[in-house]
Amino acid sequence: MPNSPRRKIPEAALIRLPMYLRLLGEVTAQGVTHISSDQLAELAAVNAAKVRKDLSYLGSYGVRGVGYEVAFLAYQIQRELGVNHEWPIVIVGAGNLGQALANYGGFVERGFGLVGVFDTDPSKIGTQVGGICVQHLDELSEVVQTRGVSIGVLATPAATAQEAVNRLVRAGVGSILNFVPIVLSVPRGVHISKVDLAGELQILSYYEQQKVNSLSHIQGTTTSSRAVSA
Amino acid sequence: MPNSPRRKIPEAALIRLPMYLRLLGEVTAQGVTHISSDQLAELAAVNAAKVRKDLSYLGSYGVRGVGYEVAFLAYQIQRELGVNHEWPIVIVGAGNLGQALANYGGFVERGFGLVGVFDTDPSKIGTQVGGICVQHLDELSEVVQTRGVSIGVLATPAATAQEAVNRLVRAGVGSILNFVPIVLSVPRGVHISKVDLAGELQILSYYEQQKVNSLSHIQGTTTSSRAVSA
DNA sequence: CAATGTGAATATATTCACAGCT
DNA sequence: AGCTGTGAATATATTCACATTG
Repeated sequence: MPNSPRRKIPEAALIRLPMYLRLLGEVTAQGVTHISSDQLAELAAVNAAKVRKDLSYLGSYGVRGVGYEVAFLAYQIQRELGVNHEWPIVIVGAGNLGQALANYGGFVERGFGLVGVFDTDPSKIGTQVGGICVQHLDELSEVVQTRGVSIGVLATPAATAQEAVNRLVRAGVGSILNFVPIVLSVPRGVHISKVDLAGELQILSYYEQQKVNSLSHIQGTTTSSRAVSA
Repeated sequence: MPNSPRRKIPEAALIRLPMYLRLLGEVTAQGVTHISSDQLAELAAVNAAKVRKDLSYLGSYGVRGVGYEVAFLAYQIQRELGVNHEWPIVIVGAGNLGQALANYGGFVERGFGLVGVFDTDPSKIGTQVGGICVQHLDELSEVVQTRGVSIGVLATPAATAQEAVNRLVRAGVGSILNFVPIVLSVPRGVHISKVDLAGELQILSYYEQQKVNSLSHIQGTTTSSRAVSA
């Protein structure tokens, strides 16, 4: 076991690994075989020291005075992320967002094969979504077991999300990508990563609001609301 | 100007405000009028001190010994986030993801009205997506100006994403929600928030991989790859 | 007296700066 | 000479713990 990872990668660093991996893929396509932390930092729009520190959690895979071998580094990141294994996924919830995600090519493109789409609405069951026949949620467990699914994508209405999570967990799914903007409870050991689409917009709204505020400050107008209507 | 905010809210706290706001809405619907940091922390699944610290950046809106008045606190968060103003949005890219986002009810539900969907593909232009007629990207500037759009959602293919960003910025958009997994360059002052859907899965893949590794450790098997095929 | 608001303590993340290799 | 890897320094975030207050 020559260089197994030093154990846990800090969350902040982990989040950047997929970006580095993608960038390495891009430069490979351009024929680049070696890259320095400065160059990778430029592409990633981050500090070079951060790149080196992040990569150091994987091991010492660079060469002093030279940089990193792109293919080798990419392999090490893949190995650490576990994406050189297959991770079939299921989507629970075949509404607008669920269908969208099923049709979204980006998952398959980066190695996540969709093996099931589930809903409880009889009018949805049997329809084709993303090349997959929508099945009743009761079939979830069967598919998760037989296909060895450990990651589920949650895109149900808010009201049924917790029940869907319970079923995913009971079926054996160990990680969930949650698009439903509610706080879900999961047993210890189950990872749940949340994407709140409207929440992201609200954060952007804050930044835009700040700009408006600072402008009205300069102009000496009050901050009381006038701009409520479009 | 009685209690204008103390200036910039730390990023880490800002990210949680939309969650608090949503939770306050939920408890309001249940008839709750007052809430303590302990209770809100329970709902949000975070530490109570964190809730108080986060809320303290907005001002002192709690009452010692009592807690926070839900409606008043919600209003203050809304005001701080700027979501009591209208923020019409546009979507650039009417492919799978763009259509999905256009049809996704969650944006409108939380106050973000969709006023334009843009693409350059002639076969897409003129089709109805999310109740909106897809327009050519050349029309972007016109719509942004007349509708006062300051937030754009980016869902183009990777190859055309930077050009689309340039157009958004030139048209006057100040913040961008980016679903395209590439690093984009924007001028100073333009905010760009990134959602890398496949990247999220890769992070989950890491956690699942960790579980596999720790299991094989216990069983004394090597970590060398065998589980590559499904 | 119950719960806020906040300094102080701790933990985590980022950046600097340079010793150590190739 | 050039670039990594990393301790030390700094910055940011979280949590503790309690004085303060309605």
